[in-house]
Amino acid sequence: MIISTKGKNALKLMLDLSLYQVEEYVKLGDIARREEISEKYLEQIVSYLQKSGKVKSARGAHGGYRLVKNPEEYTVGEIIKCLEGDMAPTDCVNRDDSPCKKRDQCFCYPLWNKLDKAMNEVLNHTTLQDLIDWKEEKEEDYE
Amino acid sequence: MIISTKGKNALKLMLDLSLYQVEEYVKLGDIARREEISEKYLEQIVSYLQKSGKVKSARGAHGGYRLVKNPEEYTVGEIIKCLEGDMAPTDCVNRDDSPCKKRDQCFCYPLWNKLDKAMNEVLNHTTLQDLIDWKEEKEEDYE
DNA sequence: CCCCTTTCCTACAAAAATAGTATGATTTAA
DNA sequence: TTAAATCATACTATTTTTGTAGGAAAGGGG
Repeated sequence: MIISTKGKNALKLMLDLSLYQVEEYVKLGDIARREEISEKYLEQIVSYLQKSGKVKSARGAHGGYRLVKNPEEYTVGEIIKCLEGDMAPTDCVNRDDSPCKKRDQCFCYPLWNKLDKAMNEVLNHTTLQDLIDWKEEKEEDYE
Repeated sequence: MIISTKGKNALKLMLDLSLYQVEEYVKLGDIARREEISEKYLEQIVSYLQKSGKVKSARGAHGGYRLVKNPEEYTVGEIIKCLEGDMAPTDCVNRDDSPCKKRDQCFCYPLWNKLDKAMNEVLNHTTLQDLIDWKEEKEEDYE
């Protein structure tokens, strides 16, 4: 399992906001109940999303969280990486600033690079809206 | 970093065998020195590879390890997964025997499935020989 | 038969990452 | 003023990772 609960819960949280925000802010307690995640744990997770500007909040009574953009404008990659770090196969990938000194002699580096690209091809080209659409398409199949 | 040192070292070990085995068995001590890995740690790693039949051993003086097949017959996926487990994005993927009960209601499952397929597309279609060939091609570029 | 080399086996342990809990301060609407 | 909510930080238990340690077993050469 390469995606931890933090990443998975962040994605669930963003999906929940996509589905349940209409006009008003959504309380964390409601998300916690619907998604069956500890509210205290969600507080920790949402703070990362907030600090990177992916959600905005309102404090006090009737407060909660909202998406800043539309669901089709968030990639699942940016959400998961916000919690998981850069998700590179190894620490020698994605280091254009300070590349590994043995990189050019390394038999494995091209592999890690390909793997990284393959993962990002999925993560950076799938949006929250895609996840919602895929589910709807599947439900149509049953009708 | 989703590939641990165990997986990386297993791959280095198999690559080292590919490059240095001619007729005789290769000692772990030599591999440890060339690849700069603790010999004791390598012992642990090679035992997994041996138990799954990827290498064969000879004990005693002049003993060591050899590949069972040719380098082009090993995928990097089977080597890494031998040490890392199945490398699925989440534990709900690759459970055809006992699938998650919420799978059909899950917004995320299709994503994890796509990610898994994308990773395996690379891991299961790259062989040890490919890694060696890629390096040689790169070296030709400098000539 | 004895010694040296090498694999084989298993237990232990330090360090880091993961998955949360706990406590309470702060802000806001009613 | 009070209740509802976010915000901040510290703590902790568990698991995973990354090895180390010690010795048993096997085989080759003298």
